[in-house]
Amino acid sequence: MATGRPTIADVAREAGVSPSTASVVFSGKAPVADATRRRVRAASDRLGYTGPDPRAASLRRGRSGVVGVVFEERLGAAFLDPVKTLMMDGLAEGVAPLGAGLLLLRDEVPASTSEPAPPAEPALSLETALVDAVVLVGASGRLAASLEILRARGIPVVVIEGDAGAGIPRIDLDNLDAQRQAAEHLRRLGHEHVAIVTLPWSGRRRRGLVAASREDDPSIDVTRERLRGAREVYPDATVFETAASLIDEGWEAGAALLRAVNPPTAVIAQSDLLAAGVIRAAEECGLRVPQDLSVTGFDGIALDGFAPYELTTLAQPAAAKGRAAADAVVRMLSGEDAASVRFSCAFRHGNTSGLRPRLD
Amino acid sequence: MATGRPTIADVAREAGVSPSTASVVFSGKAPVADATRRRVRAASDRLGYTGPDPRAASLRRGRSGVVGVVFEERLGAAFLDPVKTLMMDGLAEGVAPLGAGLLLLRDEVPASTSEPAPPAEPALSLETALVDAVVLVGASGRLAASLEILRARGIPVVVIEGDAGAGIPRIDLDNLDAQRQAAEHLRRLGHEHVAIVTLPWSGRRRRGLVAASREDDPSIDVTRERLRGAREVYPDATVFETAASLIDEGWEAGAALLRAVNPPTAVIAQSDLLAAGVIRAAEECGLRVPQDLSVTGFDGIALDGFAPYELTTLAQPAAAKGRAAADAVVRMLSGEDAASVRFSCAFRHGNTSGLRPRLD
DNA sequence: TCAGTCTATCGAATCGATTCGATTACGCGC
DNA sequence: GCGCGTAATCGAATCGATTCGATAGACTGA
Repeated sequence: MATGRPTIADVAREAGVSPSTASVVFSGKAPVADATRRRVRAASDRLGYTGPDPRAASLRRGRSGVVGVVFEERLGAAFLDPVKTLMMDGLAEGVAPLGAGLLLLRDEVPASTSEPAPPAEPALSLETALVDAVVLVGASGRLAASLEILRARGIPVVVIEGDAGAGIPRIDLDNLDAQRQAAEHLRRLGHEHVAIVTLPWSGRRRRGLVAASREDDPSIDVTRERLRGAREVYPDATVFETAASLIDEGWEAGAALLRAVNPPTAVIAQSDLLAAGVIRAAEECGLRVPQDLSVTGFDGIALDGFAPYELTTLAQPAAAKGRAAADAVVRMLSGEDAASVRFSCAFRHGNTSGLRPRLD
Repeated sequence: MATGRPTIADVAREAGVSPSTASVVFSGKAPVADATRRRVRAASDRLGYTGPDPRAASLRRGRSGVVGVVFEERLGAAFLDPVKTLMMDGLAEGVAPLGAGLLLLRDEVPASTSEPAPPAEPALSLETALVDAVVLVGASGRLAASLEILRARGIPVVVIEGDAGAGIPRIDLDNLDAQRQAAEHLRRLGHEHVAIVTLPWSGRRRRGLVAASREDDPSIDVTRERLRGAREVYPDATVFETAASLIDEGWEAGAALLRAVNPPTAVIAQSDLLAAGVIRAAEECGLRVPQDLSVTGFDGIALDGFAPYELTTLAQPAAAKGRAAADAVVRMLSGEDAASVRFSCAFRHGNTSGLRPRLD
């Protein structure tokens, strides 16, 4: 063939063997005589053959060695979250034995009617992506639609932090119990007036106090469960919703809560980043932590640049979650069915929570 | 066919058209009569056909719609770096018009001889990954080897922050000039005794003062260029090497430098995170920034939780770098050749640098 | 009305490797 | 010397879609 790269057939011809034998030399799926192996190797060197074309191989094999990871946010936003980052790490490690790579996908909202024809190229999405399995992360709004697409395509799915319905393995945390533990910890320390700083309630992110009259629950699972856990101990706590898990958001929340007429003596933050922000805000108000204000976080991440504080928090096994998801994927791909896994958070008593300050 | 999912041939038969016509209905590459389109659509609905199998399509097309992104570190470590995160964002956006996804790859060190046979499955690596193009990020040690593999496979490559040799588009910054600007800024403010806190010098990360006698240059490009830029103004500055771009690392460096017998009046940090750490260390030593100590950073990222400081820094267009890499990929895939791009950093005067304190 | 466009559709070749059942060759025991 | 088991190799079918040149109608204008 005049054009293009050599194919395995070229190599086979050059080596004087059949294509099947040449193929076997590369895949190692059957015994090959040493001499033959060497002949094929030599031929492929001579021709500059760099191994089987993954496209063709994956067509024939029916496997591509790629696991899709779907985020509901912009990729950049997803990686701002240390928990997700750790989880990705676990995921990457977990799929390694499978020889798979991770394909980052964003859960696009389908093109609106205003734009009829997408670009020239068909967009790579859940519908078309070349993946053996998919992990949905922090799924919420579009979850159902995504699942439907994947179910139709017959692609195995694992969901992290979200309810996917029966038959789909999910990996999550004992969010409610864990958060209740933190609240009970504060109650034991004597705190009565406690505020809760929550993660976003829904995709439509906003910031501010949640009116006591508001009866609806957060539509994001994590937020809802942690809120419930805290409310089991402090049903009447003031609740402040943030727009993202960021130190700055925690700062805003802290500033608002601590400047109120009757500031809380303790704050339950739904993430470590939020807690860090609350603590910074407290410092700026002249409050000492934990003497004047107790703060609990959630996640147990390594907070860069936060010494000497060590958050009282709930350490979640973020990397293990990723690993578990990967394991589930591996199992599903080998035909077994995978069970859901619920991880527990470990309560960690740091130096940001203490006895309720004496009332003056 | 008794088994498996329906193919486009099944759909065509069901609709009473030829496979080619059915294919065209899905790809839209040729005009199709409305009635025919509807017939095919109906047939595929009836059969539960979910669109062309990406494996087969990519074999025939010779394109997979996947762009590989190679990091030299663990994935988790890579995403700890806000600059890389932003860059990924730009990259993701930039390849979108191409309809491509990003496949995360780690630049593995080849298996040592100790472990002869990898797992049953062949590992997905640069050698075998199904990608149309690859972006190498922050490449260093294994760069040459990776390039060789990709060159042999005939896969287009773009390198971000690293020298790939002739013919390979690279995306980088005017690191040297930019860092010199910061140094000149400090010189104008009257600073004479300045310390430099650098990023890691090589893959083998260590932390500590760099002996004045040490003559070798950092092997990591970014570190080397920024160091040179600073030294053009302050050839004799004390140099402290860190093990990673982290606030805590900056803190270590700051603590060491500021407790020395003759502490500097200004610190040039090679990243914003390092600068933030230095500032925290200064605070703990009872120094005010910028009255007692000036600190400059590099990157211009939004430092979460760092108010009220605004770093004096060099803002680099991180997302634009990613976009540029993506554009280069797009161009190369359409046969044109892509030029290298060098971005400029914008000097930003924040509130962390000021006049040299009066000597007492 | 007929040559001369367009359009929509069809057939058949092709992308490159894998796989499995069949075949050859060889060594060995009886 | 014959049959048989084993190991290595071969052939041919297959994976599922895409593409390009050919063709059959339908339509236009002279």
